[in-house]
Amino acid sequence: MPPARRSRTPSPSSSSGPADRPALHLTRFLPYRLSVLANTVSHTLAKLYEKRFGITIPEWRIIAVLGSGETMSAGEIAQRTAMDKVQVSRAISRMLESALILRESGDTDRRKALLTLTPKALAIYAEIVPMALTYEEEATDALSIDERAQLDTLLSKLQARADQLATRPAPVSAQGEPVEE
Amino acid sequence: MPPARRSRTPSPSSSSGPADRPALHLTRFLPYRLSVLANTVSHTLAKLYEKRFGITIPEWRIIAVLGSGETMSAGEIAQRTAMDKVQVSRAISRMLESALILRESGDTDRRKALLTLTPKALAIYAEIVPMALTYEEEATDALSIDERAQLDTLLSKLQARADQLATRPAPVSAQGEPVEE
DNA sequence: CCATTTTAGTTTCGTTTGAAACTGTTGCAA
DNA sequence: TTGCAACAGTTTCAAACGAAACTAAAATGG
Repeated sequence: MPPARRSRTPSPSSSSGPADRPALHLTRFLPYRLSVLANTVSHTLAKLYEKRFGITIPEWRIIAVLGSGETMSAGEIAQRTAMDKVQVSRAISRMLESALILRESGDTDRRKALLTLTPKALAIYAEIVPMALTYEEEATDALSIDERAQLDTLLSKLQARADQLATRPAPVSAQGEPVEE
Repeated sequence: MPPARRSRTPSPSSSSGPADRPALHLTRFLPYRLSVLANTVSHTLAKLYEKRFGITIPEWRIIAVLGSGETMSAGEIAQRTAMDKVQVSRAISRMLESALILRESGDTDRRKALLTLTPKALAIYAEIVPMALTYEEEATDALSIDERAQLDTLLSKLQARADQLATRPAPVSAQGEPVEE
């Protein structure tokens, strides 16, 4: 079926009569599509990780960055996993309880705790990585080589732009008085 | 810089020595990238909607599907917005309180309530749609026409595949005993 | 040095979430 | 009809979340 291009650029300068309102179809709205897709994927993986290993997505991410055997601080984990420090802190305390992670105070700076995976967690890593890569492979197996490269490029560009838009002070369009009743 | 292709297909049949473990870099892992991107975008839009109109993303979605003036039931809204019925129910009760939506019991089936936007919500719709489209335009303004078409195609293919993978009974790879310590 | 600010990480508090249980309604079938 | 399954939507409950407050340690600097 044809792509059904919707009318964009709602001619903001011309007077907006009641009939020429721009329409928006949620199913073609990029933020919606991204949200639904990411949700579907995350939910599937979360169930997989939970059923097989009893871990959550935040815990999986921590295992993923520490899986090579590296040691790092909670702050560094937060950076590398794009989680905030509260999320990381909570995930770490869960992992301490389930003996997935080891924490020892740093010598030079006692604020930073050095975190390392336990052998138990490394065993999970060894098993979960192929599983994760298999899922990724299956999710993209309908894509050609070219399309995979395009996807990579597009995600990078979109993320870069989204980061810009996220941090600017004055957001979208003029913001006047709140909506009149 | 070069794309730094990671090694996939970890030769599952050969014995996995300690050194030839497959590596996984979170920043190149598709589910992670999708999650972070969707999060960035949603968070930005959520702040925008909240600041300007005092509504949440679920409320925005409901406004989006009812914005043309249509009337539909909660269940139908749930389908069209990809939200579950609990989320929809809660969003609707918020919107009833803030007089954004009108609910009347159906005549033929008193289980289904017919929902319509109030003029107040329609006013928000008229203002929020251009804002949303502007954001979308800005998010993609670094993409060529070709790339936008690619994005459309890729998202559709990925969503279709993700839906398949989400609903199958036996997930990824053989699942044996829990991880040995 | 001592006082102040910054940094690392945790805790708290109120809100949001999702799954499951529940209520009320309709359709179906003996 | 009555009894039961299916359906629409709400409520409940426990877990997860985010922002802000907090604790402790290090860096700054007068």
